[in-house]
This record gives sequence, C-alpha cells and structure tokens, in this order.
Amino acid sequence: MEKLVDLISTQVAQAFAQAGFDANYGRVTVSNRPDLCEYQCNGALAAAKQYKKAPMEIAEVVATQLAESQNFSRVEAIRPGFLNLTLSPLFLQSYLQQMAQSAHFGVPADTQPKTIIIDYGGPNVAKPLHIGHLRSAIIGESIKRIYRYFGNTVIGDIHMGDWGLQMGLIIAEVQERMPDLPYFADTHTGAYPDAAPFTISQLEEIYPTASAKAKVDETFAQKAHNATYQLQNGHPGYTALWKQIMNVSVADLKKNYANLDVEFDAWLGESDAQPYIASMLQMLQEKGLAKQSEGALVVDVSEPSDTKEVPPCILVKSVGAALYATTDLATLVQREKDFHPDKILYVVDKRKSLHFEQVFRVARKSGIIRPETRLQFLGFGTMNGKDGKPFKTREGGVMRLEALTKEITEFVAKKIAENQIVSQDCIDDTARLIAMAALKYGDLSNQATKDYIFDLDRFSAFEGNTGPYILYTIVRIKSILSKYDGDVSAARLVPASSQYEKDLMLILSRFSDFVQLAYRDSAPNVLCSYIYELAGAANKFYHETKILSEPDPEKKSGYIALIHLAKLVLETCIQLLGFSAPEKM
RNA sequence: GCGCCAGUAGCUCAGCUGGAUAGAGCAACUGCCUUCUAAGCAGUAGGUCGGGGGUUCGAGUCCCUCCUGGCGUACCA
Repeated sequence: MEKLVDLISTQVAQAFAQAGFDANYGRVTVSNRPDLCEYQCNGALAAAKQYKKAPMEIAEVVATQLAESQNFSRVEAIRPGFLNLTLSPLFLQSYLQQMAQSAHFGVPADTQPKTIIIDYGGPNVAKPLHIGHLRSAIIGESIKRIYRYFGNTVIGDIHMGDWGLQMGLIIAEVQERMPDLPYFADTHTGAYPDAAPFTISQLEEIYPTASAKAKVDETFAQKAHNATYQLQNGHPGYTALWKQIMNVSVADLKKNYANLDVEFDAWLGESDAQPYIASMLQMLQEKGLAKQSEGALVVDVSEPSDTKEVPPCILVKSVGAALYATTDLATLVQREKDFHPDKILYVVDKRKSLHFEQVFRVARKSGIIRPETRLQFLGFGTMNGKDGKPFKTREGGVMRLEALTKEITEFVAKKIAENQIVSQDCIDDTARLIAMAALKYGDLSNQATKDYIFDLDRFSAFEGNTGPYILYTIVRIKSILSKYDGDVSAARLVPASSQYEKDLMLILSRFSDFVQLAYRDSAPNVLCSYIYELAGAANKFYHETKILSEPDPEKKSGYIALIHLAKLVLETCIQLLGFSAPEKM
C-alpha cells in the first residue's frame, strides 16, 4: 500500500506538470506548521529560480489545479510560496479503512528479502551481565524484530566471549581450590563427572578473584596462560571442565535473557570459530596478505583514501597467540559457510569501531566475505551516570543487570499496589511488563550511537515520554473496548468530525512512513518517537471525546474502530521494540 | 599529533536529509478527578541552536575556522 504522503505527492506533481512546471517540484511533506495545514509542498519556492517567476505566482497556479480535488478540503498558496494542504476527512477515512484491512497495515515487505545475521549480546561466560550488556541486547533485539517485519530471514547470534585467557584463569583458580578433581589428574581415564563442581554464583566469584590474582601473582598468571594454551590445544581434562563452565554459564545466561524477552537463534561464541583459524591463517598467507611484522603476523589494511592512520590488523601475536581480530575473522568464515548471509550487522560498543573496520577490510581483501555481502557496524554509545562518566553503582562497582531490573520492578510493584487497579495475583507479572517497558523504551528512545545518561530516578518517574506512558495508553484503550456493548471487529471508521479525532487519524496514517524509516536506518528510536506522538494523540482524543456514551451509534462505532486501530498499531510497535502491555495497570 | 563523535531551555533529549514562529519530557508555576484508569489532559514561563566567518531568496541543518568535552589510535577483549 502506498504511503499517504506519496499519494498526495503524485497528485501535486501532476498539478505542477499540468501547470507547465517540472513534476519533481511536487514533493509533499508533512507540515511543520500543523496550525496552518496538514501537508505542505515547498516546490514553488525551489521552482522560482528555474522559471524566473515569483514563487507565489507558481504556488497559486498549482493551487488552482488542485482546487477541484476531492482529496483536499483546503488548498492554499501562502506568503512566500508555500502550498498548504488540508486533507478531506473522507479521503483520510478511506485511506485508514484500507490500512486497517491490509496485512501489516499496508506496510510492504522488502522486495528483496535477505538473510541477515545480527551479532548482539556479547556476554562473557562466567561473568554476570551488567548494564553494559543491556544496550546491545535491547537494541539488537529490536532491530532483529524490525528486520523480520519486512520479511527478512534474521539470525540473532549471541556471540559469547567463551574463549581465551579468561577461561584459563578460571581453570587455574578452580585447580587451586579443588586440586583433587579428575579434570586435573593426568592419569584420569574414561568419562568425567556429569555434574559441575560449582554453581553459577560461585563461578561469578571465581573469575574476578582469579583475574585480580593474576595481576599481582606472577606464578598464577603463568599457570592461567598455560591452562589457556592447553585448553586451546585439546587437553581432555580442561576441555571437560570448560564444558562444565559453559553448561552452568549458558543456563544462567538463557534465564537472564529470557527475563529481558531477548531471544537468540544461535548460541555461538568465540570457541566455535577456533576450528577455522588455522586454515584461514594459511589462506591469508598463501594469498600474500598476511605478513610478518615486528614479530607478529599482520595484514596491512591501510588504503590510499584513508584520512587517518589505520594500523595493520594483527592476527597472531609475536608470542604465538591469536587475538580478538583473528577470532572475529574466523567467525566470518564460519558464518559464510553456515549461513551464506547477505548482511551481517554488529551491534557492539562504538569504541570497537576501528577494530571492526580492520576486520571488515581483511574480510573483503581476502574474499572471506563475498563482495556483495554487506558488513555493517552499529556502534552504540556508553551508558553514563548523571556525572557523565560510565555508569557505576553507589559503591563504585558495575551494576548487575539483575539488580537493576529488580530495583525497577519493585518500584513499579509498589505503585501498582497503591493504585489498586490490578488484582493481587497479577501484580508481579504486570510489574515486570511495566519495568521492561520503562527499561527498554528508556534505552531505545535515544539514538543508538549516542552516549546516554542513565538516571534511575528518571526511569522511576514514569511520566511523560516513557515506556509506561505508552503502556498506559494501550491499557486505557483496552479498558474502553472491553466496556463497549457492540462487536469491536464490526466497528467501521467514519470521517473525522473533530480535530482531535482527525489528528489521531493523521498520525495513524503515517505508521508506514515511520516503520520504513526505522527499517532503513536500523533505528528503533524512530519508532519510539512515533508511538509517543501516537499515544499522545490517542490520549487527547479519548480525553476530549465521550466514546461509550456517544448517542449516535454510527459515530460511536467509528470511535471504537479508531481507538481499536490505534491499539493495534501501538501494540505492533511495542512488539517491534521488544516489550508488551498488560491488561490493566 | 592524527582521526571519529558530540555541544540546542536549569536537566535529559527531538529536530524526518535547506523552508514559515527551533520542539518534547522532567523540574517550576496555574487549572481539571460524583462521567470510559489523574502513570492522564489543558495552560504559563524558560533559547544570541558552543564562538566567528561563508554558501543562498532562506542555515540548528551544507562548507571553512576556532573553542570545549568524550572516545579511538600495532600485539587487551
């Protein structure tokens, strides 16, 4: 279904052509002066120069061409040369009617659906999730849903940090604490125990302890490095222990991400790329791309057009170990082999931008990735505290995700209990939904690439431009619909008779514009600003309009159909953002 | 040093690819709950869009320059 603004543009373009001007000047935009009109065309101003005519004169001629149109209730040429358009209520109503009856509200699927991998999440095994992981999860999840809405096949890959020195540190620490475990006995034969020798909370304590110890204890650090090396070279006991670490940790991660309503299709990690490293390095050397430099194996990725110095991509350290870039490249080899993707999107901290630039260049030069495959880096900004520095708890540590969600959920639960609208046994579930909305909307409404100030008090306010406000709007609509004595699905829209009603219809008609923009730019914040506007229009409408007590049945049915459509569109949007609304709140 | 990003109301942010009077939300102040949920609605006040040049009929938006802040810049991830 064509966008409303495009329909009008076509019409105005024709009017320009009929008046003897270039049709390209007929592009219409949403009015930036809603007090004057609903849509506007600035083409006459631009055309003035080419035709050496006064802009006002051009605007007037075009306006005359459009005067007879049934689509507009008013067409005016104003001052310097603006063309101001006001839609006829009937035209708007019939457009919305069509939208309401179309799949996806008339939003067309992508004409060339793609296979897209989104790399987001990026938690480290054996380390608790903290608020730094929140952004990747929330943004990645929303983009995944938006991509799918347009018919793409999307694979969300959590891409865990499950390899490297951190694993060696844990193994070494476990060995010091429990040296008698079979994993450490060279003489051990046969199977290893089924049960893990630690719980997740023990594991989460073991890693930071080991990490701190390695910094001061040279001998321990050496042990950890050695364990890492042995693990990477197939030591059976360490491998078995590593699997236990993974089991315990992944189970915990699954639980935590499920709480956030974040789902991954592939639970892959750095370890899964290891089998591809050796052959990849060989290929890079055979192609003459990887060379020795200062003792390390590197690929020169600088290009003549660079305005900055791009350092070479280091694949193997002078001491022989592989690096982050090596793993990421091997992961690309694996993804190409397993998924043959058209696009790979990385939702990662923006500070890693240079790293990915290097990796992408190596992947391109070496043919690891096909030339037509799009590699995109979506770097998100840092979550800062009110002081503008990276967010820390009052104690100065990193804030755990669980602690954060708990704090917000409890606050919400208290408020719900006070309001006494939600029944006792629904309080917990409702509080969780509202807390998620607060958290996710708070994050997504900011532009992903920007740093943003994380202010717990602001999240707890729940007034104005917040997730709970959106939910509140949906809940109010649900409440009205549930009290309607007729059949909601049989209700039919009628042409708007009030300005509030028309405003709501106008913003509803723009749904397609905003989802498509959000899709094009991988920008959930566009959807946020849309639903904030939509929710505002809905609130104003039902505040000013007595719906259930409307005596005229046709009018009443029209109101019901309108708020029903608003509800459906709002629900679609929050689904794309990754949260959902309760029945009552 | 070089590069990238940011600087808009007291605070947090929009500004749809150059258009009319720069918009929201918090915070402040004023109204509206015996009528569909006041997590709401209506309103007041608050600005040299970091500074200075330029391009044009027209600049928060494009170009140049300077100032301030953040981040990144060969063997951490």
